[in-house]
Amino acid sequence: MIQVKGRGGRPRSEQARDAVLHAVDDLLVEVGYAALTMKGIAERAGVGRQTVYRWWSTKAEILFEACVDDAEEELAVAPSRTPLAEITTYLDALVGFLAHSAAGAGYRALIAAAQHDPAVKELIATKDVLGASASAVLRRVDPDRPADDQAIDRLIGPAFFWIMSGRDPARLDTHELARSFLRGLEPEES
Amino acid sequence: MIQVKGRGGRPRSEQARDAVLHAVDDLLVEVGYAALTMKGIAERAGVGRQTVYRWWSTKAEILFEACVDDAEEELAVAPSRTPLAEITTYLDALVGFLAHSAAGAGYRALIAAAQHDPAVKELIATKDVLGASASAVLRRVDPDRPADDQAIDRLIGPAFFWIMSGRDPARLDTHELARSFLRGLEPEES
Amino acid sequence: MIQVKGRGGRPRSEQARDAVLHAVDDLLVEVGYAALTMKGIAERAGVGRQTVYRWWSTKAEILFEACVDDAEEELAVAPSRTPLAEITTYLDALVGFLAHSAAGAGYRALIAAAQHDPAVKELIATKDVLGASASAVLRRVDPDRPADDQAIDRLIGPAFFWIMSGRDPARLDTHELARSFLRGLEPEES
Amino acid sequence: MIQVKGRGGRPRSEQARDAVLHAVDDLLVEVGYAALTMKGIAERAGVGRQTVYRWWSTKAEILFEACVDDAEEELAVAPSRTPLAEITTYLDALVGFLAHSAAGAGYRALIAAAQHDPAVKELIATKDVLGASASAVLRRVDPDRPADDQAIDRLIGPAFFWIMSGRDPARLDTHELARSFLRGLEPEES
DNA sequence: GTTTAACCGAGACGGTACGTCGAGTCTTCAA
DNA sequence: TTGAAGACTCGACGTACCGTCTCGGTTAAAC
Repeated sequence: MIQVKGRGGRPRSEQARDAVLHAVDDLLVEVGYAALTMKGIAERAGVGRQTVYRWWSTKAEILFEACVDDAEEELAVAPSRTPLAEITTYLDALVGFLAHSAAGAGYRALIAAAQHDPAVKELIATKDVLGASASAVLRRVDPDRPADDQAIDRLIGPAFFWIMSGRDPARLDTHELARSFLRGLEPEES
Repeated sequence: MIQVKGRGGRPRSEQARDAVLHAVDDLLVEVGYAALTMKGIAERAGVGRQTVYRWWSTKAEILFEACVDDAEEELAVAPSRTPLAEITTYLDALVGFLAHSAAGAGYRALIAAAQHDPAVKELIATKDVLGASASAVLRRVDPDRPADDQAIDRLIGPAFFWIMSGRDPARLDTHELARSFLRGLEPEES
Repeated sequence: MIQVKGRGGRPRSEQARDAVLHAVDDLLVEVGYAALTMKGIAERAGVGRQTVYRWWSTKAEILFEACVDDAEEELAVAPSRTPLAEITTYLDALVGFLAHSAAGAGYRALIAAAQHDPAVKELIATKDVLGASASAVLRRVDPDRPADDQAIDRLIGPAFFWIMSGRDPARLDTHELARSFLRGLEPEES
Repeated sequence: MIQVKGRGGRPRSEQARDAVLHAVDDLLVEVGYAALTMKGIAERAGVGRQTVYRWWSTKAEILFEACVDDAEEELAVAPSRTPLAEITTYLDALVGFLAHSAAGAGYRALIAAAQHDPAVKELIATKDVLGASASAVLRRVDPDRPADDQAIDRLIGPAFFWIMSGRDPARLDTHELARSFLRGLEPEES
């Protein structure tokens, strides 16, 4: 039992919650993050404005809740036979997520908002969306290597920068990226 | 002479232009990008609101004009003796720019805005701020290698992702990053 | 017995009823009619919101029930020896009621609400609070004269207008008002 | 010249001012004072909400400005030959104003609002709408008699109370009211 | 003594007006 | 023509209260 506070009171409407989350998803692709407003979300969800504010403080919070779960799912790739295939497959999934997925658009919007909003920065720090999936892939590639933030960073960084700076995702050679990454992973020449 | 239109007329006030650009710089660090308003800029610059709109359409345009020149300057590093030192020095400059410089904050804000504003996306596409400096460094490291967008991307990407995702710049090991990058640059093993 | 519907069921709580009526009385003098809300009344009375709505539709109804009985009581003056004293005493009571009594404030608020709310207009028409007391006084002054709405009106009107238009009740000369009223009551000169 | 403040700046739009005042007039009769909202006024007037708030703080202020001038005009009656006719004519005008005129509805709404809003009380104290016209009539009836607030009160009060308490204006015998008033005006019997 | 149902409290629900603020436009004055 | 000033329409902000609803508990009358 989690819901303990108080005794009486009407319980939270799961229907309203879902309506809001879906409204955010829809509106993000339709009008973009800048034009995403609490008012608009409430109206689209067919929900009172107060109801939205009761459960979320900002549009960033709603977006976070709406797209984080989707994100992890989209980034979970099936194991491959070789490390190169493994990394390439992951990078393809990453590029697809960042460039084409609705959840990816939400993630990019959140990263963007975090640049000038400390609250969003804290929010996205609570869940390392990209890092978790990358970490899983790296563990499969080299089970002996310890968890390494910076290796994850070298894996994700180039694709992330490519997409964020607005370049065509189709022009990114993930195979070449994967090869370079794996070579960079090799131990120092003795 | 560009200003030819009409016959007479008061010429554009360079003083007002500088006041606006400096106001944007100051306000960005003081209140952040989100709280940056055209009204606020005009008032801080001691300039009429219309005067701002006459020369720039959005706050992004002003910011672009205000910080791009500074950016290139801050990222121009002196040549080093070894490739590893060259790359490490550049990465340190890059991290310093992105994480601590006013111009870097402006650049991050622009990248952020570009995620949901096609106009800003076009705007920042007109000048490859980071790419230009990185390209110069790469040319010094290996003059024979042709210009390679993706190499630039692998050089900048990890640091960019590290900073953009809000992690502590001091915890980033640029030396290790430089080594991995150079190893990734080596030709395929025969 | 009125409560017949259904078969069993818990009877209405008189305690809750009194708590609401007293809460309205208190809140009226504390925050004024405009700031009087159903929610505030319920909270002040320590009663559920639904409980209030179950028995009264509007704050006007509660106020009516809360202050009408008090009103009649406050306006019932003891008989005097002369008509002039009778009328003057009554007018003093009337001014005191309208200007200084909590019930009077409630009455004024109801009259005010009636100006733009037909429901309140009907409500206050069900009980002629001022008229009843004035009628009693007039009967004592001249038992032969038949009931006369307009005489009551001439008796109450001036004091009513004085208070309602916001003038200082202390500056109203009720003695002079009484004399004028009695002279106006005299039969036409032959 | 009144408009001196500052030097530049776009001047106030008289068109917007008139649109607001007319919108208030219209809405008052259409939806009543309670349902009169700043938002509704702005929309009806085809004017920005900010523009309304720039010039008036409350709906009461707008209403005051919108109907006071009309009020004085409607209450200015032509001189009659006898005092009785003079008073009767005035009372008829007064009843017509209070009961049937749009401006009168506005006046009643303001008086009502003043009962629970000190700001409105101060507002309506700045201009004695009814008193001014009544005073003019009384001067014509008896030029020697000095200005007498209480006489004005006895003249207006009964009609005011009759209308405010919601009784049928057609059932009010203004002729009888006028006779009683004039009798009450006579000097004390020696 | 068990139903049985209306009671009470709490609080979330969909609405809507509030007054403020920033947007971008327009219109004046003075230099 | 340029600048500064400031009013214009528009619309989102977050808050408050509206009246309704839906819960968990309680309590007194009817069987």
